[in-house]
This record gives sequence, structure tokens and C-alpha cells, in this order.
Amino acid sequence: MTEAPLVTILDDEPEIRRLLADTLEEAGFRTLSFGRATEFEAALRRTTPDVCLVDLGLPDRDGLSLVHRLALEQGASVIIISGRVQVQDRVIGLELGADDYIIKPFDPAEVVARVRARLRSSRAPAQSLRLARFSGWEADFDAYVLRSDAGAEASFSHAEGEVLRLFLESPRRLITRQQMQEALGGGAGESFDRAMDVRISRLRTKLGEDPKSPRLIKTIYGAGYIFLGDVTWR
Amino acid sequence: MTEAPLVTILDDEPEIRRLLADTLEEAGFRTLSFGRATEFEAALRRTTPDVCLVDLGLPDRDGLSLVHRLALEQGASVIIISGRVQVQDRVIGLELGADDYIIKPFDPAEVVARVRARLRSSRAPAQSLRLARFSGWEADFDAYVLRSDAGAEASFSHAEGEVLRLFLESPRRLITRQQMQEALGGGAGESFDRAMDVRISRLRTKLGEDPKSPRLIKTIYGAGYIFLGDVTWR
DNA sequence: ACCGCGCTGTTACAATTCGTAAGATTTGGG
DNA sequence: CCCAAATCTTACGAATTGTAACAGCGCGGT
Repeated sequence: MTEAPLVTILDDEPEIRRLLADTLEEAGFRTLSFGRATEFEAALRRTTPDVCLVDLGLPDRDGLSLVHRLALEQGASVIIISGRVQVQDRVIGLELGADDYIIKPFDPAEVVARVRARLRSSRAPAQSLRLARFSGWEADFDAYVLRSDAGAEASFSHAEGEVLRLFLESPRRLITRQQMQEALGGGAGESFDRAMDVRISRLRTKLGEDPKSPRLIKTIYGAGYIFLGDVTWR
Repeated sequence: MTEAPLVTILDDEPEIRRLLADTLEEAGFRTLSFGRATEFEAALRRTTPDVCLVDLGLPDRDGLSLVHRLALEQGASVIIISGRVQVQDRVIGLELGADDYIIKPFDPAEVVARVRARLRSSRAPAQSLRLARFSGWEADFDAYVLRSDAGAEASFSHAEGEVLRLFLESPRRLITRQQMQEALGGGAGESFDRAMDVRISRLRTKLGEDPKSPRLIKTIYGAGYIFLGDVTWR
């Protein structure tokens, strides 16, 4: 876990191998490159890669069966990189066990992004990226806690969190009561109105808003609310 | 798990929704379609899809932040379907947590194949799930023992293990009371409710949770529980 | 068989969450 | 300035959840 993830590259064109290896290593991965399937298979007996990039159309072996075996036995993520552009090829590749299918010519940045996506889904989610910073506050949606730079701390309930999240996802933008009602699951136009008010009221209290002139959650009479604040998600 | 996987479709164009829904249902999936993000979010409060197809460029919400949240919170696989063809868009979408990125116009057969690929990888590895590491703890399902990095050690019972395993198999994902009840074999809506609470309470105690603000097992009032923690199975 | 112990569900009661009701306050139009 | 509608706040209570205490059960040791 402390070590960089290992990505193997299997492609018969040396330039492509080098391009992929350079890009991936620059992105912080360890790489191993192979030009022929037999070499690759030999290496598999010694190490277990996290992600395998496999080019179809290899000279010495049918790439598809290799993919199939890899996916089944090794449990590694397999990404096919292929010059075949037919939808049918992609479908077959994916059904055979590939996790992704990239068409040549590819953009190295996209390959890196797709490799990362594979790693994310196979390993445990990297981090709890559920923190939002805004206007001297930090909202922690894991712990359900609000922390101010001044040191104040207040926990918020799930219902309050729904409202807060709605605001933090669309700051400086009008959120109509209707939208809020739909997003918060208030059934069809009932007296859920008041419930929403109350949630917001409680949230304001926890944010230490001055009832006379709220600075963060602003009411737009007859329309809805606007959340003011520069939000950064982490 | 005996039930067909649930795939949600979020796209503002009705024809696309229908096309996707038809194709996926023909392929044996259950589907739910939405035209607006708020509707979708409301539905998320009640069900937990296995795969989410999300169109960017929605009218009522920034699609990317939605993807971000989905990926992190719901634990579902997210596939972006977008008309934006720039590599940069794809990279951003993937880095934000999407598991795949399909460009419009798409071929329905490929979408099905990619959905299947997501399901394959998200499915719990059916191997020897005996040891799990998470947040400074190690759960040993052979010895029925919990060990903390700090050196604490507590044994857990079979019933407690069932709950713990359920959590560890779906971390960071809402587990409804109903789901839990089904998984744990509690007969239909009896007073088994309380038994579940008690199991969880006992588990919390062994994990050294602070009753006031548990860090690992979160209660979602009126819905269920979420287990927070980066889990790695061995 | 008897005893003791740990596991687990049940019960009862405490604590929490969250919507509703109701009255106070604010807003914007005339 | 007046009024009706919209919104805020507070108090309350129903529903949900937490947990301590108790009881039944199974099992191993004596």
C-alpha cells in the first residue's frame, strides 16, 4: 500500500510502450513493459500487477484469450488498448473480462485517468473526500461535524446535512424552494414547506448566523435561498 | 443479490432515456430513469443503485458535483455519458470519481458491456474473505477476533460478525434497515428491529466507539447505517 | 445430570431526530 | 402606513434509535 501501484504494459510497438511507460511513471506509477505475450506471462509468475494494459493484435498470441485468463485468474484490472475501432470489438473485449477499452490513437492523459479509475474501484476508496471548506468553516460529512476556524464545533444531523450539502454543491446560486423540496424528498406540495424552514433555521443557528442579517444563507423572498461563500471540496 | 442489478439513468433527453432503459432492461437489468438531478437525488434516498449512468450538462445542477458525491457517498459505480468530446473533459470526469466515460453518440451494446464490466468489478471478490483491515483495526473472521493497531483485542460473536461483515463488504454505502434485516435473516418486520440495534450497539462498544459521535458506524435516522472506513480484504 | 458461562433476543425506558403547529416577524405591494 | 403573504422561530410530540437489564438457550466441564 505504501508502494506505488504497478502497471504492466503489453504492446508490440516499442514507441507506444515507451510513451505509455513514461507517462505513467511521471504520474507516479511503477511500470513493466513487454513486447510479447510470452514474456509477459513469464513475468506474471513473479509479480502481480495492479493494472494491466494490453494491446490486442499481438504477434505471438491471441490477445483476447490472454485478457480472459488475466481477468479470471489474476484478479487484476485489465484495460485493453486496441486499434480496432468496431463497437463489436469493444463489446467482445469487455464481455471477456476487460475492465476498460481504449481506442488507438489514445491521449496519454486519458490513459492515466482511466488507470486511476481502475485503481480506485479495486482498492479501498483512497480518502474521505467529503470535506468542504467555506468562509471560515469546515464541514465534515463523514463525522457530521462543523468546525469553525475560531474553534467552534457543532454536529449536524443527517437532515441538516442534506440541506447544507445542497448549498455547498451550488454556492452563489439561487436554489428555489421547489428544487430543495424535490431534492430533500419532501412529498408532493404538502406542508413540508415549514419543515424546510426549520431545517434551515437550525442550520443557521449552528453556523452562528445573525438572524437579522444572515451572511451565508440568504433568503430570497418569494423565490428561495442563496448560499454565499467560496466553497472548496477536498 | 438474487435480484437483477439496478441501473439508474439520468439524462434530460427523453429519447435517450428510453433508448438506454429499453436496451438495459432487455439485457436483464432493472432501470430507473430521471430527467432532472433533483428527482434523481430524491430517489437516491430510497434506493441504492448498482450502477449510475449520468449525463453531464443537466439543466438544474452541475453534473460533475453530482458525480463526485455519488462516487464517494453511495459507493455505486458511476458512468458518465456525455456529448463533450474533449480529452480534458474525460480526464476531469474520471478524476472526479467516475468509473467510466462514454461519449455520445454511443452504441447501446457498448453501454451494456460497460455496465456489465462495472458490475463485475464491484462485486465482492468471492474469495477467501477472512481478514479485513480498516481504520486501525483488523477483523479476523476465522478467529472471530478484532485487533486494533493500538494493541486492543476483542473477540466478537457470530451474530456480531454478520453485521460487521455486511458493513465491511459495503463500506461508505448506506445499508438500509431492510437490507440488513434481509441479510441477517430477521423474519419479516417483527420486533427484530431491536435485536439489530442491539447487535450494532454491541459492535460499537467493541470498536471503542464514542456513543455520542460514533466515527465508524453512522446512523442515518429513518434510513439505516453507513460504515465509514477504508476497508481492505485479504 | 448439574452448573456455569457466553451468546442472543426481548423488554423497557432513555435519548435523539425531525416534522408540525402556532404565533411572531419580515417583506413587498399598494 | 397597512395588509396579506412569506418566512422565522420556538415548543411540542410522534417516531426512531440506543442501551441496560433480563431471560432463554446451547454447550462444555465436572
